[in-house]
Parts: sequence; structure tokens; C-alpha cells
Amino acid sequence: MLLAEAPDALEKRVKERREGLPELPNAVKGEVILRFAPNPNGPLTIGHSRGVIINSQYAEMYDGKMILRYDDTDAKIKRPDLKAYDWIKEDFTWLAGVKPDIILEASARMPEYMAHAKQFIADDYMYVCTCTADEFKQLRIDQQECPCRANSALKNSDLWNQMNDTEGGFNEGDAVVRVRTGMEHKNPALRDWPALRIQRASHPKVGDKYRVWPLLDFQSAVEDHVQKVTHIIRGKDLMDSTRKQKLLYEMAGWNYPETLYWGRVKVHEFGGFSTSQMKIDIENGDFNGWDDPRLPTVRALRRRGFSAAAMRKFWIELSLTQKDISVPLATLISHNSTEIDSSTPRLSFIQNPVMLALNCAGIELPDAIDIPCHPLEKEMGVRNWALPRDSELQVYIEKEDFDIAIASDGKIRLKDFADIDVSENKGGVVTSMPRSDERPIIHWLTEEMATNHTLLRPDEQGEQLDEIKGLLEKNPHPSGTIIQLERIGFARLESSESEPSMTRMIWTHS
RNA sequence: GCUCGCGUGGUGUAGUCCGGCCCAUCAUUGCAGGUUUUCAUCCUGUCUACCCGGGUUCGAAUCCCGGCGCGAGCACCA
Repeated sequence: MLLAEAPDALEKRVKERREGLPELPNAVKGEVILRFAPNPNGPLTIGHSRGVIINSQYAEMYDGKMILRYDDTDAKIKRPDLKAYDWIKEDFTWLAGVKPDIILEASARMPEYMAHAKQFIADDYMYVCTCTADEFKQLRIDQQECPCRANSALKNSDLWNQMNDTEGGFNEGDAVVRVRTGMEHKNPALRDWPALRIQRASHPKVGDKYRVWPLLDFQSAVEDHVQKVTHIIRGKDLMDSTRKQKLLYEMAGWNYPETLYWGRVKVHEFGGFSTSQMKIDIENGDFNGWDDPRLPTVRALRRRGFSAAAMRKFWIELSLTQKDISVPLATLISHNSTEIDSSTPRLSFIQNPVMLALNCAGIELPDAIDIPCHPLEKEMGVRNWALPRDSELQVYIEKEDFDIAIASDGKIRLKDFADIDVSENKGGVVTSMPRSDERPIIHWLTEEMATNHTLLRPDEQGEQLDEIKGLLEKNPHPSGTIIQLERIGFARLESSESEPSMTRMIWTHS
């Protein structure tokens, strides 16, 4: 009886809510090899961060290996930026929390690709085509074979040598190598797709060493096989790439990796994340650099005080689906708040300061007050504010709060300190240290604790970068510390490298 | 034009393979309230969804057919 019911019980369990990422198909623990293959034409964007995080998360789940591969085989249209190689490695490591297991540069792997190309041509899997792009486009539409297709493997090997030879008579655009997949495929994208072409632009890494360069589908197909990649996770725009590459794998007798896809992602506040476009905008002076807080780059987010842990939670929650999605930044912000709230020390920041001269003759004030650095995390200690011995206390409050005070009979409470009554002439009197009524509570600063600071904050549309001047509480936190400004929101302390004394904050979020 | 993929609340997401435990999960957002000497954190409540139309079935988010919508590929870019 019990045995008969057991299968039922098992099926129920399957229906329970899945936690985290879905299982990888045919994954064997310890044998999974994944790769993340960006074009090094700029630092990583939020879009790339999905690739880094999902892949590295799977690598962790299955005790697998993670390859970071620079797909730098186009020195002309998507010209590699030498600095980007380091930026990407840095961004990757920050996001994943670990370094990639293997780092590869396609440009450094050229001998491998060229050897395979040569062999595939000799095996008659690929042929040299001298049609123009337009001619072939028409042939593809008409499902007609081009004349070059009839050439023998021997002839093609000869043409291949000519393509690679400076004196060979072939120039950029004169000849490409195609994979002999067949012109009868009903999917036009698969018909004798191009694998390698001539490109004369000098490559930032290897100079003029090569004339012929592989295209993504070929380079990636060969490299994934050589590296024994078991799972490829890529955008669904690359679905036909998978199909193209599978045809080549079939000819070569190789096993194609398991492939999973994700859809397009947009973040409401940013729209898309085109590296090329950002590069242009930066060069035009529209932005101050790749880490401009308005940009959707990983370094900008990091500079703004977003944590890698929040980014990871964000992408894992979005999971791996083929839907095109558009997410509000609020989702990431929410993850970030929960992630950083308990570890961010509180500080007082006064925008539009108004100085109040408070008479405290009627009250016995202590020499100093201790304010918790964090309302819940007591082990973070206290902030010690000395109070002057005079009968007059000078404090700063925000103009906005001053107006509120005036509007409510001048009765207001300085947080963690005392009730005060203020008057329109900016004078006032300390009436009680303990809270005596329900009057509003505001943040404030003693004159002694105030230092000039600016808060760099992108406007709502992310177009302007506002520089808000104000008074920040003196504090011992080093540059890079993420803090919470009482009643305002999170920010990250930053000192400029050229002027260490010049400190400012970058706005994180409220 | 050909080919491919996707359609669950405002936004994401679970469930879809193997139809009933689904008057549909979880999170986030919005709204309402509570705790709090921050407009933070935390807690409670609440609104809103299976693209449409047929079919199969005792029963469909789930299977079948047709439509519609959105996205992508058909580059000598990645």
C-alpha cells in the first residue's frame, strides 16, 4: 500500500517551487565547462553581467570551470580596446567573486583556427568563395549554388593560400571561406554560411600578422570544441549560430555542447546597453568616462555603491528564460538595499544648510553625545559629537526642515539629541533632552562636526549629473565606503586620485 | 519574403515537458496601516495575471488547431 503511494508523493515534490537557477541539462558535477565570451571593445555592461553571473553561478553549482574568452577577431568594425582586456577581467572578478579559471584571447589562438580552417578546406567541408557579398545574398535567396562551390578541395586549398598571401591577389572583400552546408536549407541563415574573411586592419594585439580572420561562428565553434565546453548559454539572437555551428560539428564528427538561451534585457532607466554607442558618447564628451554614474556599465554601478551580491541575486531571480524583458532599476535597488543596509554606517548630511543659534542656558547639556553608527547593529559603535561649553549651541539643519519647523510653531526635535523651539530669525532654545512630545524629528549637525562635501547625483532621467553641495558629518570612513545619509539615502564616499583631500559622494539610491 | 523563438498581475518569476493537489507561486512595485528618535530597516494587510478564438476532455495555464502581438536571424559584426 505504502509503496503504491510513494511515486505519487515524489511527483508532488517536483511541483514545489524551484529555487534559484534551473538545472543544466546533462550536467555532470565536476565536468561542466562554461565560457563567457565578450568582445573587448569596452568594459562590461549590465547586459554582460548577466552572462558573467549566470555562467559563474552554474560553474559553482556543478564544480565546473569557467572560461573568459576575448572574442577579438574583428579589428575593424568592433575594434578591440587594449585597456578593455583588463577592465573586463576586473569586472568579471568583481561580479563573480572569483577569477575565471581560464583566460583566452581569440587573437592569440589564431594558429589553432587557421589550422582547422586549412584542414576543413582540405576535407572539402569548406570552400573559398569569390562572389561579392551582394551576389551571394541573391544566390542565398534563390537557393542557387555559386560557381565557386564546384571547385575541388585542391583548388580551394590553393585559393586559401592566396587569401593568406600578401601577393596572392586577393584583397579585403575579394574572397571568403564558406561552410558547405547546402543551399537547400529552408532557413536562409544556414545556407553556406561564411566562416573566414580577409581583414587588413592592424590588430591591436597581433598587428599585421594575419590577413584572414575567422568570423564569430567559426572561431567560437572551433574554440568551444577545443576547450571541451559542455554548456553554452547565449542570447537567443544566436539561435541560428547554434544551428550553423551544429552543421559544422556534424561534418567534423564533433559533439555540440548543450545550449541554453536567454532573451533580450532592458532596464527601464537605461534602455539598451550598446558598448559602441557609449564609446561614441564618451568621446563626444556627453559622459565623463566609462564609470560615469549615468552609464549602465558595471564599473559605474560599482562606483555608485551597488554590491556584486545584489547583482547576483538580481540575475538569479530573473532566471534564465527566453522572454524579452524590461526590468525597472527598482528591482536591483531593492536587492542592493537589503544587501548593504546592515553594514552601512549612518551619517548626517545637510543640504541647503541653515545655521541655528540655540540658547541652551536652561538645560544641563553633557560634554558630548553618542549617536549609534547604525540603529540596529550596535557593534558598529557610536559617533561621538562634542557639545560646546558655552550657553549657545550652533547647529545646521536643512532649509526644508527649518521651514517645516516654522510651520509647526517652531517645535522640532534634533534626532538623537533634544527638542528645540526655533524662531524665524534662526534663533532658538533647547527645551528638553528627552522627547517631550510628538514633534517631527530631523537630522542635524553641530558646527564642529560639519565639513563641506558634494553629492554627485544623476537626475531622474539620468541625463544630468547634479552636484549637490552640503555639509557632511566628519567621519573616519575611508574612500569607497558606502554610507547611508540619514533621511536621504545611500551614497558612496569617494576621494579623487589627483586631489585626495577633495572628497565627495556618489549617490547610490534611497 | 523566408526562418526561428517567446506570450502568466504594473514589473519579473514558479507552474507548462508528464492535464486535476492552481478560484494559480514567490519577489518587487503601488496603495493602506503598524514598529522605529532616519523619509532607512522590519512587520501586517491589500489591489491587479494564465494573449485571443475554437477543439479534445468529467476536467486545460498545461494537450491540439487557427489567429494576434512582440522579438530575433537571413552581415565579408560580436
